[in-house]
Amino acid sequence: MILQAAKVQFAAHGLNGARMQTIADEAGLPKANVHYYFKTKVSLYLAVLDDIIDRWNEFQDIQIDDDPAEALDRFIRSKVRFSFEDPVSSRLFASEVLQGAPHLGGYMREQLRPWVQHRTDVIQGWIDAGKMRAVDPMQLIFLIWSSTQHYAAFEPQVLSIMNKPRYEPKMQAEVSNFLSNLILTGCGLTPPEPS
Amino acid sequence: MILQAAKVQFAAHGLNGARMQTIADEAGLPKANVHYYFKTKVSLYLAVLDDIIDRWNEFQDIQIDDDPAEALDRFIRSKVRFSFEDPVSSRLFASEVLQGAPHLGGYMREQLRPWVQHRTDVIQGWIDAGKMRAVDPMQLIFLIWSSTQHYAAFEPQVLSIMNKPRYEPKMQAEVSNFLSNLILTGCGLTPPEPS
DNA sequence: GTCTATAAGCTGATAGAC
DNA sequence: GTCTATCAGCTTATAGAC
Repeated sequence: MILQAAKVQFAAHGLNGARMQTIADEAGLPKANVHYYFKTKVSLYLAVLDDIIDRWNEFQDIQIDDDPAEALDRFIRSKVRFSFEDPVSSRLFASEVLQGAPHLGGYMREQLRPWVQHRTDVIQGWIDAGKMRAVDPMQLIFLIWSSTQHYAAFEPQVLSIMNKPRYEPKMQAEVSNFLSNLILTGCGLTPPEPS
Repeated sequence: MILQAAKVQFAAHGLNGARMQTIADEAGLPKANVHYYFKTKVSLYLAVLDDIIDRWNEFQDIQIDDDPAEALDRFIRSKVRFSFEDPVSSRLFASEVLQGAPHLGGYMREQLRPWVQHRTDVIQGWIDAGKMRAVDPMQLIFLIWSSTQHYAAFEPQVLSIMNKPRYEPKMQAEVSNFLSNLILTGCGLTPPEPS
C-alpha cells in the first residue's frame, strides 16, 4: 500500500526528508509506479495528509447535557486509543506541525478551530453550571491532546526510558487510566471506575 | 550564527530534510563557509544536538526532603519557561525523536534514563510518605514533559486555534499557572499561589 | 498498468584563488 | 578565513517498451 508506506516515511522524515525511492521500496513497487498513481511528491504528501484528517477527531461529540466526568473520560480514552492504534498518523501530524503546518493551515482555520470552539463552549457551560472546577477550557483541550499524543510521537524516548523494546499490551490501559484519573481529579471531578 | 540557523532548519525539516544552502543563507554566509566550520552535514547536526542536550534538564534537582507541591511547581514552570524561551530547541528535540532518535539513543540510555529514575524515586518517596496521591511517577514526568513542550512543538497549531499571530507576553504565565494548578490538584496537592 | 532506463535538476562537498 | 566555481552523486520525474 503506497499511502501507508508514504505515511511512515513522511512521518519520520518530513516532506523534504522523505525519499520517493524508499517509499517505493517499502511499498514493494518500482518508483515509476508510485509516480503513476501520484504525479508528484507533494501530491502524495497531500493525499496522505487528507487520509488522516478525516479520522483525527472521529470520537463522538461532547454535549452540554453530558456528565463532565464521563465525557472527558471518553475524550481522553479516545485520544489514547488513537495514539496507540495509529501512532504513525500521530507522528505525521506532529511532523507537519513542526514544519510550520504549511499544508494544514486551511484545515486548522476552517475545521479544527470551530471544532475546538464548540468543545470549549461546552466545557465553559459545565463550569458555569458548577459541575467542575474553573479551568481554562482551551488549555484543558491542549493538555489532553499533548499528553495523549506523547506516547505516539515520543515513542522512542518513552521506550528508552522504560528500557523496553516495545509497548506492552497493558500500556494503553495504564496510560488511559493514569491520564483520566489525574486530569479529571485536576478538574475537580470524580474519575469513573477504570475500565 | 551558523549553529542557530542550523538549529532552526533541522528543527523544522530534520536531518535529511534540511538544506545546507538554506542554513548558509539564513546564517548570511556562502555555503562553503559552513563546510569550513563543519565538515559534513551530520557533524553540524551533532554539534547542534550537543548544544541543546546540556540545557535540556538544567533546572535544579528535586529531593525527597522537598515539599512536593513546591518542587513540582518549580519543575513545571521550568519546563514551560524552556518551551517559551527556546522553542527551537524543543522542536529540534521533537524532530529527532520523531525520526526514531537515532542520534540520541546513547544520551537517553546513559543520561536521561538515570535522570528520570532519580526523579521517580523521589516522587515515589513522597507517595510512600503520604505527602501526595498515589500516581505513577514516570507517567507524571511524561505528562509534565508533553504538556509543557506542546506550546513549543505545536506552536503553529496552538496559535491557529487561538487565532493569534504570536504568543502574547502573558501566555507563559497563564500556561504555567494552568498546568501547575491542574497537575498539582490532580496529585492531591495544594498549588502554591500563582506567581 | 507495470517496468527499465534515463533525463533534468538539485545537493553535499571540495578545489583553489584571494 | 572567505569566496566563486564546480564536481560527483543523488533525487524527482518522465519516456517509452511491454
